[in-house]
Amino acid sequence: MDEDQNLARLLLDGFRWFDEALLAALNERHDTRITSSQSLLFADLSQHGVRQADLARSIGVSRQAVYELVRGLEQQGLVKVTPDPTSGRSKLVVPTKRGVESMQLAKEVFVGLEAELRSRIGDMSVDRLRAALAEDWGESRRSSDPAS
Amino acid sequence: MDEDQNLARLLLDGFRWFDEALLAALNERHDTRITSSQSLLFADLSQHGVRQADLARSIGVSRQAVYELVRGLEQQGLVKVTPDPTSGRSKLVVPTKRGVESMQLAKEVFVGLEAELRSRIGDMSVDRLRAALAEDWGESRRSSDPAS
DNA sequence: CCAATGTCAGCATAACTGACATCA
DNA sequence: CTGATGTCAGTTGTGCTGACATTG
Repeated sequence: MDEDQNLARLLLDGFRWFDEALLAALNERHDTRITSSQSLLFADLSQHGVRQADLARSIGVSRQAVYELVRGLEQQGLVKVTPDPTSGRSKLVVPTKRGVESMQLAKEVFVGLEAELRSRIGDMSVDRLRAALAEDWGESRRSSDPAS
Repeated sequence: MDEDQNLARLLLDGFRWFDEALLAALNERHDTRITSSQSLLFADLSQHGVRQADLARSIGVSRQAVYELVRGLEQQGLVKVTPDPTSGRSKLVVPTKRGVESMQLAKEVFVGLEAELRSRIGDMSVDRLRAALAEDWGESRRSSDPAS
């Protein structure tokens, strides 16, 4: 269709295709109020617990931003924050039973969406899409981010 | 790299790869303060002028959101808003001379980035990436409704 | 002392809904 | 009258920097 569109726009549209459906399914079928940013966090949770600072690095935002996102998930009873037994200054973000259910649902939705996409544009296109995205693109131009 | 990542996350990372470099180049080399959202708008401008409502539909946000984005671009002297001669209730968003320069720079940056990506992951991968994204994915909603 | 972590306050940005006057 | 458009007000979400106490 839009062959003259720039790649950035195409990539964003692709992301939205997944994101909108995921949030709709999650919030309708599991009666939550997860936002787009929270769902990003969600994908990196583990039943063993993850530190907020690690989550921040993993999704590429500040510790302070993660703090807010976690707070929102906690208020919905999807995660709980517990002290890290191995380090007094850290805390672990652990999904609750309800949180694990949401994570499971999210996984199912992703599988379903990818299957739907395969039926639309073909197995080969999806495989190639994933392959290209999974490669190492390197840094796009940045002068080594001064983050952290 | 992350082959077990879900497609949504991969697509988002790909978008960010382009977006961060574009904004950096634009704002450093043309001394502007364009934000990520504004740059999206930017891609759909035309020297002939475009209605705000059309821009809203084209980038997928509300008219009110576009109104704010345009306002920001106007304050930077990158666009001007003029009455639509063919319709009294509409206005046209037209890039200024300086705006056209930015648009040109943005285009060059995109070309450069895509070329850089080609040198990293190969021509074939980029072609396939673009091909898969340019296809018609259809609507993502309605993933096997659970009865309801 | 130094570095990492979580927390809080303040600020900027983005996008939404609702409402409304104007005009085709 | 109906519907599209731009505008304004209010609200929510997101993420940033700066600052700070706690802890390793």
